[in-house]
Amino acid sequence: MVANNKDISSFLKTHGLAGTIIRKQVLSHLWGDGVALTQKEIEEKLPPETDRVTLYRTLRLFTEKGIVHKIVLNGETQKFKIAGRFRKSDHAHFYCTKCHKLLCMPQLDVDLSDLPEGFQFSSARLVVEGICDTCSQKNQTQTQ
Amino acid sequence: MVANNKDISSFLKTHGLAGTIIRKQVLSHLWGDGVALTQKEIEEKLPPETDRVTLYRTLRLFTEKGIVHKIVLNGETQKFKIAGRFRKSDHAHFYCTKCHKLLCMPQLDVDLSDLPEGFQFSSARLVVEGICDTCSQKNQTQTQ
DNA sequence: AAAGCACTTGCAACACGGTTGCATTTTAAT
DNA sequence: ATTAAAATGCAACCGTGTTGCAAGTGCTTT
Repeated sequence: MVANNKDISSFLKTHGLAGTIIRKQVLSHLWGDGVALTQKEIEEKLPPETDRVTLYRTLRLFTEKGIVHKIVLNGETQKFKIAGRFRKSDHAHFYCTKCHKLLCMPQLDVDLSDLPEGFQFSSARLVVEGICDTCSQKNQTQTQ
Repeated sequence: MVANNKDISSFLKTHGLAGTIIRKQVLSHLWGDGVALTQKEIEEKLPPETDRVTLYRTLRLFTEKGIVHKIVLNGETQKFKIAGRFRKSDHAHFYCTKCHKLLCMPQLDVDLSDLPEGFQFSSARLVVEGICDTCSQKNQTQTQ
């Protein structure tokens, strides 16, 4: 639980969603900059009696509403992340393979001038992997 | 069947793989520039009695050997495509939403100079969607 | 061309996540 | 507190990933 209950409740209300227990729990775990979790990872953080269908529906709802983004890493794992101030999931992301944070990087946006003649752009998805600034500064062994 | 049997057989041999019927069939359907298919799409093109496990293992083998690339579109659909001369699946791809071709676009590669101070690059995946040059020229109604 | 071996396939079976329908419970508005 | 609307929990189904194993096939050697 990173953010307090008030914050999350009003956040849900802002987006026209009822403030149910599971939704608050899910949001509280996704709260914080760079936090990105798999559905499984979220499931493991919730009380064990939580129904997997409800979690599935919650995440689907959040994704539809644009509250969270689904991002695919290395063509395999799908992570969920609070959308923050970026409405569209179009912008670039940076995934740190050390601390497993997923950061928005709109400054990395694709240079469309390199698009060959005749090609029309519609959308782009870019995920860059590497080591983030925090992790490369601390050269000490660092877990999580 | 786009390529002839000889081509495909020698292609398999080159990569140290036995030239079995299914492998040839799968390759023949993936042959050609820009062709990218879902596992389901491939399955539908094969004889109906084909075992799904065998197809699964064939595609896994091809992917491991680097013969085909797996590319994820819009964070959902996973397509297979012959790797061609690009060994790493790192380079950018362009997906045409009209003709559903998936083209390699190494010229679109990410501009890493925009990476903020302290960030270390390791790999990147970029998929651009839009309409390809061929499709935007033919403004007539065009299917597939 | 035939034999033998390693590799491949087909089948059965299980795991697991996505998905739906419906009855029950909870939320939020009155 | 009442009530309607929305969310949840449960059972159940589907499709795909994955494995083990027996049977079949491709390929090399003679």
